[in-house]
Amino acid sequence: MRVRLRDLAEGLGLSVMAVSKALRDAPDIGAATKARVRAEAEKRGYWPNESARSLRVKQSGLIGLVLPDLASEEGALVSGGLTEAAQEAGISVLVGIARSGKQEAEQVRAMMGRGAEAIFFLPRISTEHRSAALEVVSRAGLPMIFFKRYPADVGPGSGRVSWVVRDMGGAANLVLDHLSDLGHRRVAYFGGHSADRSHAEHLRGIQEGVVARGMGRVGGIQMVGLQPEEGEKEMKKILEKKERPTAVICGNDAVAAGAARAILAMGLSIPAEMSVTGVGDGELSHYGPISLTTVRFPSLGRAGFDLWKKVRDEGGEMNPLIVKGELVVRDSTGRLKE
Amino acid sequence: MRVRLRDLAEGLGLSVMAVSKALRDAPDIGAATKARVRAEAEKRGYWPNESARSLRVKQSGLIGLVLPDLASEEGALVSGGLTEAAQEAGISVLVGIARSGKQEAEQVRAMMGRGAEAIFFLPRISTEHRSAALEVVSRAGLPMIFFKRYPADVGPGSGRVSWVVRDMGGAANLVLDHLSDLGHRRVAYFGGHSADRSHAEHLRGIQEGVVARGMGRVGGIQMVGLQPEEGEKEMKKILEKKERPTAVICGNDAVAAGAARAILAMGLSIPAEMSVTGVGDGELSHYGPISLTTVRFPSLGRAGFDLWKKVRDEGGEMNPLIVKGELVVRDSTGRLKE
DNA sequence: CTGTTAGCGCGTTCAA
DNA sequence: TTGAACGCGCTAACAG
Repeated sequence: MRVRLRDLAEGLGLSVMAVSKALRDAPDIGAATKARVRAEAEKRGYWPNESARSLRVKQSGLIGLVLPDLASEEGALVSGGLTEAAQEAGISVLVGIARSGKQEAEQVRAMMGRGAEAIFFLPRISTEHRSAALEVVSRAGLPMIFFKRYPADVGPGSGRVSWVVRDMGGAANLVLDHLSDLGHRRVAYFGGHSADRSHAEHLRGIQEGVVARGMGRVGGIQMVGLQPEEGEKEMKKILEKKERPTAVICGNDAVAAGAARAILAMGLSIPAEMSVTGVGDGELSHYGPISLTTVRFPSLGRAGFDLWKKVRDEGGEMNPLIVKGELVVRDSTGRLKE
Repeated sequence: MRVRLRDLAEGLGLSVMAVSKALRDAPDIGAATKARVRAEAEKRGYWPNESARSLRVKQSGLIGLVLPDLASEEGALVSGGLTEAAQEAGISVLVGIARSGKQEAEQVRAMMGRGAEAIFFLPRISTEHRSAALEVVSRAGLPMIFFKRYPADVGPGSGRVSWVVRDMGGAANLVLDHLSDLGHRRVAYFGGHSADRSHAEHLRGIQEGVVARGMGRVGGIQMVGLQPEEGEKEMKKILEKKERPTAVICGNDAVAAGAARAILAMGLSIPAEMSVTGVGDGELSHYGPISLTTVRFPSLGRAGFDLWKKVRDEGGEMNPLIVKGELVVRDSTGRLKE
């Protein structure tokens, strides 16, 4: 069924080697021969067997991506950019979904078995201090790039281990500057679980930023899932209290959408009576309950791929990357109505 | 760096074959030997080279998934379920993103090169009558499973080509029954482009269903992208007309979210003055401008994988699958205020 | 129960 | 400019 180099060679009365070289455009094959070989390959529908090839050249042109969920916006933030960047470089991507440390290790092992040259990893949110996947990969000496979060047991400058995270401290400042300019003084904070370093960083940025700007106290709540439902629930609680904030800063768009829904359901108007901000610039920030002021980040996936590709081609070490975001102002923030 | 069977064998004073068999739990190796081999493999961090293995056994345990976009909800509908189902069966998934017919063919070729045993394909919306990807794959005799849409040039019962689509005609009836029960008579329709068969089917279901139920005329608009922006724009136009519908049936949740935003922005209330329905049950249907009545479908990805797996293991032909949806009633539909 | 032989499809090396 | 021998890591088939 499948045509091999040998089949082409026999059909053409050439050696396997000549055909192989012709197809790879080697310098030591005549133009006429090359043309003949090409035509035959095209005609018979030949395509090379990459398993055999990578067995020989010890490069698979394959990378692995492990994430907790493909359907989530978080996963999309990484997978789309990574896959596109890889394709452009002629590299194929294996995906694996892992919802536990055990599955993470299993997926990574399967990918290594298939010859993955690097593992890209968006870990699930977890309070575990060591990652079985990391252990498996680093033991094999493969490069590993973490997205968004990374476990406690990666040393700084491990060389073959790196990460691409968002500058959430910077995001906090962008939002605080904006709200402060609009005259807000009392803000509430709905953030992610502190086991996620980037959210811990976000919280720190908010706390320090609020103090630095002489804004009022912050009521802070840390959520594990960062789902809209949680934002909605917590917002309701806050709205029942007598002293309300004038703005709610959220750790992602989903929570912001949930909070916005609760505010609107209460009959309050946004932003005249309450401002809301998110992080992410995803679909929910455009078409949620209200068009959200948020912080947009470029694709982490592409950045991570470039990081690795450069080192693969040119050598050197992979330096961790902290990607900066930019403020996107939409309808959910404004000056308080007098 | 990487440990081979041979390294284990030398370390243990066994033959390569004995080690290979032991690790595969072959019946003709002693329990004691197996234990020794396992321990050594574990200790030295052995994992098999799948390239070499698949070269030999002529099965790669690899499938390919090509889709227009990983970030979209549509892609997620397929990729998550497919990947999870594959993993459970010990099969790895290659993903490729393709935004043109040329890229589709390229991706498919790359996957075949890596030994993909089947190609799963979510085609982009296109009016082309033939698919280069389909041609490449069927020429190679590989199984190909289309999701949601399939090109005009797949013959019925091609055996090695199949598809998993949503029963959009049924979805139309579910929604119409619901709206009809609520007393709606004048409905508008915002659907997908008719080049997408499932949306053509949806439109047909709506048109016939409206007639069958003695409901009023339908103002229908077909959109290519089915993006929220389009729903919002079209809804605004409709709201400017003197004779308004009392309900808007949308081809997906995104358009419904856009339409809902336009309605609310106009100061109308949902559902007291206008009902809206979507299809999809995605994030936007929960946390869009309003919680949407929609039609939920089970994961097409998983269904498609099972379709292929059964045939791979047991032989036979792959029959196309039409997956039924179920109505999910939320806050966007109701009786008209008198 | 364990080992030997052979070869999957390709590319590196070196000779013609 | 072309080709022959060899081996990548693994396993099917067969001996011992």
